[in-house]
Amino acid sequence: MIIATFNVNSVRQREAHLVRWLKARAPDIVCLQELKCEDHAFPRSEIEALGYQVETHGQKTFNGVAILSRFPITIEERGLPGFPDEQARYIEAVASLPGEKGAPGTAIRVASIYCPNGNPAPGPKYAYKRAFMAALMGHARALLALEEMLVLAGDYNVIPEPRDARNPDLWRADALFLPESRADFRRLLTLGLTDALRATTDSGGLYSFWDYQAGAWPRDNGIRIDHLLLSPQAADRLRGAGIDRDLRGAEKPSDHVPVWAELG
DNA sequence: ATGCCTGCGGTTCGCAGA
Repeated sequence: MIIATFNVNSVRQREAHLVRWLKARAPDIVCLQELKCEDHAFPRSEIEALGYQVETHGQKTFNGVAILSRFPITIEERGLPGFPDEQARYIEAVASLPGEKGAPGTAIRVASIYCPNGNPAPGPKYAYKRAFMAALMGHARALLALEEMLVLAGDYNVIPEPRDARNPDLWRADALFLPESRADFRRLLTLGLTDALRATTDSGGLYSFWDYQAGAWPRDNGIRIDHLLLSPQAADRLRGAGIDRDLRGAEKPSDHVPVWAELG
């Protein structure tokens, strides 16, 4: 099965891109971020027509997250537990996977996460980013104790390492690359989560975001900030991972592209 | 050193993003 994360930067503006990509990549579960619309405005029927159950946690103008699934899903959380927040940045579901040849089915828990940007740092926005990450770590610890297949996927707004940026020195003072931000992300890994892409390759030059400005895309001035973090039970089934960077070259693209992992 | 670009809301500009 393929599970993917995609920050669409307005699902209404990106509906055609999303449909085209869903048909081409054929992911089983998709985590979306930055819907930038309320639940009633989500292009639900178009996605359902492709065979997906659609669950949204939307908000007017900003933020908004969703989970699309070809398997039946039950929503566990809308909003990050222990972190009261007016901003729609977290949705969590459990998907029921069919068993093979009459064997009992299994389940996978999935969260779609839109971590705060945090700029400018320092300041209240950076404090909010740190608080969100702290709450996420607390919740991740509780979820890992369940010893389930678990995927925490989304836009983490963290560049984990220098090799995850074309020009790391340009990001030294940015909230996405400050040592404290990277430490927050590293603490998630220390809990026992695996960065799916990094489990499959040590290569640099693998980016998931290119700014709209200053010719970032043609210069390949990108950063890797969209991640799928796997519990040990999910990591054991990891068969591959990748980034669909071609979408960035489309007309009117999102500034992010989809990242995916295949679990056996 | 600053803005570049894009989306949104709601009006022709400000805010947010990263």
